[in-house]
Amino acid sequence: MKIATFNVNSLRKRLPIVLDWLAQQKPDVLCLQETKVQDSEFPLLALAPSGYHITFRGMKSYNGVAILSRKQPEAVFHGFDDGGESEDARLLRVILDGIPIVNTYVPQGFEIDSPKYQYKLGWYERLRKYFEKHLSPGKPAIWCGDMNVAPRPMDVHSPEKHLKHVCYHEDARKAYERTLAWGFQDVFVKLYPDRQQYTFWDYRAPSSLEANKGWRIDHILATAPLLEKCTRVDVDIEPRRAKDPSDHTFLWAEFSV
DNA sequence: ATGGCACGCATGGCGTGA
Repeated sequence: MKIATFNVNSLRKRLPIVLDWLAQQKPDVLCLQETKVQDSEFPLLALAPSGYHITFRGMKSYNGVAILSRKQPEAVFHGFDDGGESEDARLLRVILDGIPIVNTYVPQGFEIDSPKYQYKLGWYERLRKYFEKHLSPGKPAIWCGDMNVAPRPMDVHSPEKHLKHVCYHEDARKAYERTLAWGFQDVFVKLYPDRQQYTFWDYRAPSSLEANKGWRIDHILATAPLLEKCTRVDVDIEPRRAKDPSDHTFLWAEFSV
C-alpha cells in the first residue's frame, strides 16, 4: 500500500499538480490538507477522471481535508467526537482494507503568546485522546498530514532562530511527541534517521527552495505492526518546483500489506 | 530586526498561513 500526504494550499489552484501526481505515482491513498473549499464547491468533476474515491470536509476560505483512495473506504469519520469543536475541516479518518487512516491538518498556532497557540497545544491533547478512543497501538493504523511541528533541530533550517516559532517551540514539540507516544512512530525517521529532508519551503523568501531553507512538518506515522512493514518512504520535491506550486510538497510511504 | 508571497473573499484591503 502506497500512501501519500500533501498540503495543497487550495485544491482548486493545485488541481493540475494533484492530477499529474496521481497519474504518475499511482498511490493507493492520498491525504490532502488546506483544500480551502467548502463542500458545495468541491471540484469533484475535475477529479473524476482520476478514478479515485474521494471523501472530504471543508469550509470557506480556510482549512479543509480530503482523502483520495483507489478503493472505497469501509467507513468515514469526520472530526473529533469529544463534545468540543468538531474540527471536521481538520480531521478525517477512513478505514481502508481494515486499516484506519487518520488525516490531520493541525492548527498552526500563529504566535506563542497567542490563544491560537494554546489551542494548538490543546488540539494535540485531544488528538491523543481520540487515538486512545478509536485506535489500538497493537493494531495497524496510519496517521498522516500537516502536523505544523518540526520534531528535531535538523527538521528546520536555522533551528536556533526558531526557538520561539510555533512550529518548533519546545511546548509544540512536546505536545506532538506526547501524542506520538500513544503508539505512533515516524516512518521517515525510522528508515532515514540521519537524513535532512524538508517538506515545506516558505513562499515569502523567494530563495527558500534554492537555498533549501525549509521545514519538515508533514509526517506519516504508523503503529508498530505497520512500522515494520514500511519498505519505502520519500519526499517528492518536484511538485514544489512546478509552476504555481503549493508551499508544501508530497511525502509518501509504502507498506507491504 | 523586518518583511517577503500566496490564497480566498459579503474582494480594492484583510485574515490567514508558518
